[in-house]
Amino acid sequence: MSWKPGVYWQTMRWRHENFGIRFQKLGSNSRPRVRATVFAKKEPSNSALEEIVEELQWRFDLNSTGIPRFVRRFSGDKYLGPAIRRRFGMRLKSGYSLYEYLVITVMLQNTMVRRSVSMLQALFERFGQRLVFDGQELWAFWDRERIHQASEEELRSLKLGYRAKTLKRQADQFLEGVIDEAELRRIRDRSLLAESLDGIYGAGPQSAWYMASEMFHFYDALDYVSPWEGKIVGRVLFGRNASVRKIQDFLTKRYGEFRLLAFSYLLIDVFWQHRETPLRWLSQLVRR
DNA sequence: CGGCAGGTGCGGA
DNA sequence: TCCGCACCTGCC
Repeated sequence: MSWKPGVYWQTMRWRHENFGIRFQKLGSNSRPRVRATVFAKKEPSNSALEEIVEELQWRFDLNSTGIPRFVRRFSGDKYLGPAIRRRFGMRLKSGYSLYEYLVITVMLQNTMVRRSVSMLQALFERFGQRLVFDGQELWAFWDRERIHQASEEELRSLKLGYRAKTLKRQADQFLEGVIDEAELRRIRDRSLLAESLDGIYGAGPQSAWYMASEMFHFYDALDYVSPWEGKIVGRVLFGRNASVRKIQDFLTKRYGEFRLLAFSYLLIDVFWQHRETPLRWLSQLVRR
């Protein structure tokens, strides 16, 4: 994906075909609108187009009332107000499918950003496709079948290490129907969902809870907080280190059904502030 | 060099 | 249920 203020691009692999997607910000904060443009090699049918739009609406959570209610209720809040104003309309999302999200997740595990990037790059060069559209050049994902057919040895030659096995097992689980994204979307109980996601080979508690919020839009999925995130949010809320438990209790009491969203807004907002003007305390907590 | 990395699976207590 | 350990690879 790529991005500049007011515009966002990404690729989309949908039913074995590649598409380019552009989102543009329209309207105002009181009447926000997004325009989506779909780029394709040959003109898609109306029904295909409808499917793609519907899928994007789900992925970016554009139809639910969750974010608007959150924004309305807490824009005057002492802790969240500034974050909500600075990141107006921001949502937790994954522009990619569950399968694609898992690929990224596995490449991020137990290593540093630099290596994750090089592993993903190698995978895209071997299995993906470079799409040129709207002045952008972006990689599109591959179909799970490609990984199923590849040998573990071939994947290891891309320097994935033990992740090669995970990648293959996940592709197989999708093909066997053990992992079914549509079915998972129908689960309305967040603990049940997290349990199912945790059952995916290569996904543990950390990934499961990330997915519950980013992919499935559970804005109360604050059951698991990693230590490094806890340190940062503790600092933002209380000006000092606080236990994960204390942070969870505080956010639950204050923000209820939106506790995870509150947590994420605070965390993401501080990272963007840091990007604009580096914060020394955050640099000390963050690795590269 | 050896330890370690925004994690997870596995085996054993 | 809760620990401790191994895991590919490349960086520090």
